[in-house]
Order: sequence, then C-alpha cells, then structure tokens
Amino acid sequence: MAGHGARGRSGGRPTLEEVAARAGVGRGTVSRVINGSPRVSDATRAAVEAAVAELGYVPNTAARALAANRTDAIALVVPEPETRFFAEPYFSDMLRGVGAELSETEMQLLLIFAGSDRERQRLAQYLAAHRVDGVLLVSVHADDPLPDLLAQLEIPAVISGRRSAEETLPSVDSDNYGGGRAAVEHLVSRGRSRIGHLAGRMDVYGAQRRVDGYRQGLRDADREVDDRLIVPGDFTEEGGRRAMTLLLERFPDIDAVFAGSDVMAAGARQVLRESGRRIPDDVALIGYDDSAIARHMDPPLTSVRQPIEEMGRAMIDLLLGEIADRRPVASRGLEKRQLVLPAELVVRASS
Amino acid sequence: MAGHGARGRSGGRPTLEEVAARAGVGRGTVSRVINGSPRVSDATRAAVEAAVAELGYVPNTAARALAANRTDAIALVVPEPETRFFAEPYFSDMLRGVGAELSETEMQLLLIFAGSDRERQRLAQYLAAHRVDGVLLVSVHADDPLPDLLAQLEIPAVISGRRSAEETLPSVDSDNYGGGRAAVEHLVSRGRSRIGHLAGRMDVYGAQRRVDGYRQGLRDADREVDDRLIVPGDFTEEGGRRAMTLLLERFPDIDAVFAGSDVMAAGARQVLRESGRRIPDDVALIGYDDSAIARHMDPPLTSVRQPIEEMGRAMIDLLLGEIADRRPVASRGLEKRQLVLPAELVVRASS
DNA sequence: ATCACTGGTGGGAGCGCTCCCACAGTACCT
DNA sequence: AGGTACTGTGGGAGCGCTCCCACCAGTGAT
Repeated sequence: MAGHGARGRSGGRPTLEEVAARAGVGRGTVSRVINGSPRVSDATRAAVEAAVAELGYVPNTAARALAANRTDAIALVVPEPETRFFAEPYFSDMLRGVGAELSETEMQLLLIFAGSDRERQRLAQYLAAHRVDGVLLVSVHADDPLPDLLAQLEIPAVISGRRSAEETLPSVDSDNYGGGRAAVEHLVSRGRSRIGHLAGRMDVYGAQRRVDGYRQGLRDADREVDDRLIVPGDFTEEGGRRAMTLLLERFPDIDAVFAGSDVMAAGARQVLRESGRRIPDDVALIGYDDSAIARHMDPPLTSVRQPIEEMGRAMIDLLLGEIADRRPVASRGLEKRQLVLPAELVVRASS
Repeated sequence: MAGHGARGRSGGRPTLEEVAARAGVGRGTVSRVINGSPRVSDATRAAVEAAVAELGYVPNTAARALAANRTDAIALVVPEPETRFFAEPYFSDMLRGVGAELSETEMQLLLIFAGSDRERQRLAQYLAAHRVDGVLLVSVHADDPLPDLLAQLEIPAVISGRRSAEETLPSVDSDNYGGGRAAVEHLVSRGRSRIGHLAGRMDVYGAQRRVDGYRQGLRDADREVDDRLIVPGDFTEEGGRRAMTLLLERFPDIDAVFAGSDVMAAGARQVLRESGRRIPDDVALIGYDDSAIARHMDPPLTSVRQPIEEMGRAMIDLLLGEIADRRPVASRGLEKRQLVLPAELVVRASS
C-alpha cells in the first residue's frame, strides 16, 4: 500500500537485479543479504535492506528452488482417509505441534493424504518430482512401502512411532513401555491384586511395548506375570468388548484392567457394567491416549497421555536437522536421531 | 524400480533435454508432449512417451514454475485457528469436496491457517510471493482485508458464501433464502400457527438471507409477519438460550421455532425443556447446518442441510476457470461466477 | 618493499523449463 | 508453375535465482 510506490519499471514484481541496481551493489551481494550471509558489511546490508523495503521485493521461490535445488517445503504424509484425519485428535495435536515449530522457519508445510490407492499413486509421483525437501510420516504401518520409496529417492524422512525394535528411520516415539509400566504401578499402589491387560494389535510395535511395560510393572511389584491375563484386541471398541468378556471368563475375580487404548477401555466398560461390576469400586480401569473419550466417560477414565504435540515439534527438529545435514553425505548413526518422549499417567475417577 | 535402469549419465534426475536426445527429437517437442499439446504427430508422441517411461522422467516443477510463471498450486485459506478447523465439520466437508475435485487435475492444494496475526502476516508474505495461482477463501467475515489484498495482487480467488448482496468476488453460496423459506413452509404444513425465528449474527449475510426466507415463507402462507417473532442471536448456544428466553416471554403460546443454526437450536431446546414444554408436541424446533449436533439431539433435530462438499467442488471449478481465463484480462461480468446451491430440509423428530 | 592472507564484493554460468520464432514439408488453391 | 496456408518440428532466449571464482583493497609478517 503506502510506501510501496516504485514497483520496478517493468511493471511486474521487482527482481534481485533491480534491488541490486537500486542499492548500488551487485546481484551477489543482495543475494547474500537476503540469505543472511555474515560476509556482508553492515553499511552494505543496511543499503540493501532499504532497497528491498522500498521496492517491496519478495524473492521468487521458483527461481530459488531451481537454482538451489531445494523447495523449502516439507510434507506431512497421512496414510489414512481424510475422515480418520478429522476424527482422531491424534492428527490435530500433531499438526498443531508441527505447525508451531515450523512457524519459526521459512519452511512451508504440505498436508498430503495417502489413504486411497489413487492418492498413494499421486504421492509417489509427487515425491519423485522432489517437490519437498523432507517428509514427516505419521501413523505408518509396519508393511508400508513408503519408507523404502523415500529411502530410494533419498528424501529425508522422520517417522512417528517405530515400526519395530530395529527401526531404520529417524523417529520420534512416546514411551509406550514406560506408559504401560506407570499404569500397572498405579494400579498396584491402589491395592489392586489381579490386573489384566487388553492389548492392542500385536503387529503395532507400540502395542507390544505397552505389554512389555505391563509385564515389567508387575515384576517391579514382585508379582507373578500370568500370560492369560493378557488378551489381545485390535484397538477397537468391539475388540475391547470381546477381550474383556474373555478376561472375565478366565478371571471372575479380576479387580483391575489396563486397556491398550481408550476406545478399547470404552468397550471393556460396557462389558463390566453389563456383568454388574462397578468402576472403580469392583474393577479399576485404565485406558491409553487420554483422548476426549477418556474425559467424557462415566466415570472419567484414567489414561496414559502421549505428548503428541511435543512429538510433532520434535519431528520437525529432527527433520530440519536431516535436511541441513545432507550435504556431508556421511551416514551418521541413528543414536541421536531416535527420540522417545515420556508418557504421563492422567489419573481420573475410573481407578 | 525394474525398468528404470538408465537414469541419465549425470546421475541426477533426467531432464527434458535427455528425454529429447533419447527420443531423437528436439526439446520443444518433448515439452509439447508433456503438456499435451495437440500439435504433435502420433508417431513422435509415442516415441517421446517411450523415452519418458524408460528414463522415468518427471518434470522439474521449479523450472516449469519459473519459466511459465505459474505454480500449479492453489491455497485453501482458513481464517480461523486450527482448533475450530478440526472442530467444525464444515471444514472437513469442504476439504473433502475440494480434494475430490482437485484430484482430477495436476493442481496441488495447500491448506493455510490464518487465525492469528502472525499467521496472517505470513500469509500476506506468501501471497505477495505469488506462490499459488489462486485462493479459496472460506468463512470470511465481512470486514476481512484479505479479499482486497488478493485483488491488489491480482490473484484469482473464490469465496464461500457472500459478504453482502453486492459481493464482488466470484462466490459459491448455498441458498440461505430458500432454506429459511423451506423451514417455515414445513412448519406451516405441520399446522404450526405461531412460528418464531432465532436469527444468527446479522452482520453475516447468510443469516440475513435466512431471515428474508423466513419472512417470505410466512407471506407465502398468507401469514402476517410480526417482527417481534424474530430475535437476533449470535450463532452460539448461549445466544440461542437468551433469544429463546426472550421469545417465550413475548409469546408464551409459541408453537414453533426456526433457529439460524443447530447450535442455537440446542440452546433453545434447553430453555424450552426447562419451561416444561415438550418437543415437538408443544413446540416444533428446526435448526440449520444439519451438523452432528442435529443428529444426536434428543429428539433428533430437523435441520436445513447445506451441500458443503458440493460447494467445495464448485469453488474449485470456478477458481480453475478464473485461473485459465486470466490471459485475456477481460473483466467479464460476475453473472456466471456466482453460484448458489440449493439447501435441503432434513426432517427429523423435532418437528 | 614483497608476500601472504583476509573480509568484502561483482558478475558469469547455469539450474530445467516454456515460449516463440523460424523453417521444412505437404496440401490445396489459383 | 507460383502462391498461400497450414502442420509439425528444432532450438534460441530468457525466467530469477544461487553458486562460485575472480578480484580488490587492507592488514600484518617478512
């Protein structure tokens, strides 16, 4: 608006060259100022900045991308249909963290859904065109081919969670092991004696770790681990019902249940109610994820909270590091590139 | 993987030049094939396509953007904080429509939040850099400066809804007038005699139109319109409660209420219940938006559904037209560039 | 005085495309 | 035969940057 009078004689947007002319310096110098190089004298920098302001200069991203071979954009790839994206708070929390961390930079975030085959096809094309400098992979299944594709294209990527104990990609996970342990520890401290576990899908590494944590929690309390107390579910409400039913058949005297997800806990709650048991009086119940379900359940559900938003931030940090570090193609170790963030038990009335 | 052996001697990605050499044609010809120009013989086209497939050629977007001065990307700008984006089904429906329509093209969709001042600042910078070919504006308030900015930068834009009767931007709206009319018509046909209206914020054009439709609906039935039956609210639950309370004071014998949104209807429902009135026996209730609230209310709420997803599709169609048409800078009229899609009454138990 | 350096700078080359002009070839008129 | 109009094609120019090499002081050591 005001102050942006001179717009370059050619009518279009001003270019580096025009800024250079106006500031009485060379093209290279302007480029250096724009990119924050330290090798510019203060006087020159000031002159260039003045010219930039006067002309209302904005760098042409396409030209920069072409010359520098980078795009200043990263993609958040969601291998799920959009419906689930909106339904699960996981994604909204993640997006918030990612967005917040990214707002400190010049990087642009692209949200890409890859739920259908069509969409995956499109994504592959997109990645092949190297239209992003890096990729954030969330909620990836163990057998997904995407990580391999990214490796082949040499596109830096960070994954949320780990696909297995031998995860090869830089990753940010929450402490599922610690979360499981904390849940059991809490139940023990509340004086519960027979603690069951409704496990998630065992092909999900995080679910395995929760089981491991559950076991260790019992051992820590010098309790014997009875494998029949561990019933696998599939993270669904129906799965939770079935698992709970089975558990009740095996152990009618059970007095505590740790579910691998809030949704499963909701299923378990129904079965417990139907069997005439009160929560928490007869049976204590703990979920996982600390989702809206947990807060709105009757009674409110004790649950293990994962720091999703922080995970998003951490993923960006890692990814930006990966992108910056790729000039020296040194394939550094994974030590510092696999983070595990603590999970936290949120105690409510159900335990 | 297999078949993509030859990747260009230089090790990097193959270029147009390399494809041309391989196909035994010139650079221009390959470009023509890639861009689907009809001015290429079938034989040549086949040869080029073979070379493209063999080399696994993918066009370099940055180079194309630089040379052609276009980005093949459009932005969906959400002038709300992310929280509301996830909370309101409006956005998810819109995104679904937009995504579906866009998947037929080569266009890339960018989702940009402009809820905070910081984000708006960033957006302005982004638009000034012309990083998108066009913009979809959803949920814009009447006094938002964004449309002006876009006009000034000469970036094609389409708005959802209209800011006023004299909307200058290409727009896609739903028939708020028709929706209001249909609601009243329905209530009349159900034998209701005294029909009130809880209006939305009157600085929202769509809310005004719903009032207009309400009035016309009464006139259509040869009923007199009493303005005291129209109570303005603000689209919130609390606003709905206040408006309903006022309406009951004025007309204790009221037997039907048409609310400007489902949320307001929810507020009204509480007040009606507290006053001992039954829905629909004593008072019929109709909402607007056909949101999840409507389906889950007790009793389920009759509501006016807007075809959000279709609106998203239509917006893309319009925008792509705008983008394509901008070479001949002819400022055509707005006739064909302002769409109004029909709203539909979904009848449930509340009426 | 000569020889290193060093911080600061200018500008050529080139990124991979699109646009457009030039031109060969064929077809169809006078 | 000569014109006129296409269709199909090749390749130069140029989009606006970054990268990098060359160069010009100035400074301190020899």
